[in-house]
Amino acid sequence: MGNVLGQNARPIGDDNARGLTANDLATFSSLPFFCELGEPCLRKMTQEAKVVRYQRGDILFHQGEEAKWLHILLDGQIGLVGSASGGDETIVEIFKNGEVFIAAAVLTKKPYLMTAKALTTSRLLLVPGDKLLSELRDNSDLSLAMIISLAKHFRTLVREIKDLKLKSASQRLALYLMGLTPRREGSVIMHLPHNKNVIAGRVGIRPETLSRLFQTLKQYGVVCESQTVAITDLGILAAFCQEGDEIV
Amino acid sequence: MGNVLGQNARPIGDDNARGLTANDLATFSSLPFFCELGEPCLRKMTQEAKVVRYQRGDILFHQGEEAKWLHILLDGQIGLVGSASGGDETIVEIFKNGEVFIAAAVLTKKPYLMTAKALTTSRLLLVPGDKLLSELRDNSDLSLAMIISLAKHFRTLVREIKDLKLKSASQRLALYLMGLTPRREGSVIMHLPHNKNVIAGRVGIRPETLSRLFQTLKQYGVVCESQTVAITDLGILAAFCQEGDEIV
DNA sequence: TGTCAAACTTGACCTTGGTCAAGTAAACCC
DNA sequence: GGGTTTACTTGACCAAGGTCAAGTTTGACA
Repeated sequence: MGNVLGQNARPIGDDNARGLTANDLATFSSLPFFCELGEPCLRKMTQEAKVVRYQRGDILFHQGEEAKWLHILLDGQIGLVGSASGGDETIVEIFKNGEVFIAAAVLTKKPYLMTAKALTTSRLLLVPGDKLLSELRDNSDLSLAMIISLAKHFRTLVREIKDLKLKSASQRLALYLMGLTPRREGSVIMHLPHNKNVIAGRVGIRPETLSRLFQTLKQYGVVCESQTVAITDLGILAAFCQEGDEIV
Repeated sequence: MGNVLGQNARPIGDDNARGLTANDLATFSSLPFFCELGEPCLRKMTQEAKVVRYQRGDILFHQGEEAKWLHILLDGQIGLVGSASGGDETIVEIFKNGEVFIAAAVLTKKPYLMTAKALTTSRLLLVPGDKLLSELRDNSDLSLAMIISLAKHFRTLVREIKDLKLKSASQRLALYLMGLTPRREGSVIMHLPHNKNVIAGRVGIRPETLSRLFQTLKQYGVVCESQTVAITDLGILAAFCQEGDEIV
């Protein structure tokens, strides 16, 4: 019965929401998703948008609530947590700066399938869902950007499903570690961006198992000391977790 | 080391491909995805499309190949199979009549993440990927239909990930069975649409485990005799597998 | 109708990862 | 600096599901 959410859910009031500063607008319009779009489109989208802040542990929204806002993460880390009725929880995805999320819920006007939780202090831009939908109708550039973005994201979920069904917990942990660096050979020392409860949730195991798996991975050159991981040979680890099985 | 694919992969030549008959065109234009679109759009999409047939066991394409055709299943059953280097395989999705698949690979112009296999004799319509992309640029109705379709499909994958991480194998089997009927109460007798190796792959377990789980599910009123399943009380089964956990 | 192959089941055993409980280490806070 | 909380680790045990091997049943086909 892992509890990833914690208790300190503080729903924010509108006093937390503010109009966009020039700085926010600059950040926003330079994001991968939006940087290709024209000025008028950006202006319309941000017209009724708001910036909100959350503290670590805050809940942005709960599974089952109606999806009204497209979320754009300006700063921080957000985890999407799936919960079962027994109280069990798992982290389905973790987002970082510049990522757009829960588009699918907004587009289908369906309830959120997951609860969003701030893993660190975070700043988000919220764009009203109906604004997005009407803009999609008018702007084919935006539509195409949305299609490509959804399709890419879709493929990461397919990879996730394959990993869950075909790989062992230690292989998934290794994949998580490989995901922290773009490098694929030689050695590397990294700071873990999440605490170990979060990592366990992301990988789909219990924290106790995570501890033990880090012991196991020592034989593949992985050394973990508190928040720091050293990998002596990325090639060896890649071979162990069979990254790139999609090309088999 | 389950082998879901089997050996009899018979790549089809172009002799299997034919132009569309009037009948095919009618079928095609009545599909949920396309029925809202205008006549000119349909004509352009089908201009260079072709109809292909496969026998049970045939491979449509392999994981890793470049995605060139949007696949529309006119008739039959297709399974998307993910493989790992050890030879392990799992069925990520199963499609039936009228469903459109591997759009994400076509849209991103990336290699297929899965191998497609005909689970029964099947007929498909293949639309060239570049035709689809150019049509998306021109036609905002098509774009919107694609966005909604991708978003819906996206949400089924999210549910799948949640189920894999939060539910037991027997709950997933129960969910699979519940997925075979729209009914949610009373009793029902159904014909299993797939053989048990396929079901095991879909649920993410071994065939041996499937046999045993059917024994387990007897206590929830599930009786399986060869290809037929009887469920005495769908409500009980739904409670067991906690369908609708997304609303927790 | 007999034969062969494929599909499915069953049993014995093993491995992976979960559970529960206790303990240590680090962070936070007056 | 002492006390509390939170994060993490370790150990002993357990259960779910996988593996291997041996059946049985089914179905296709000669």
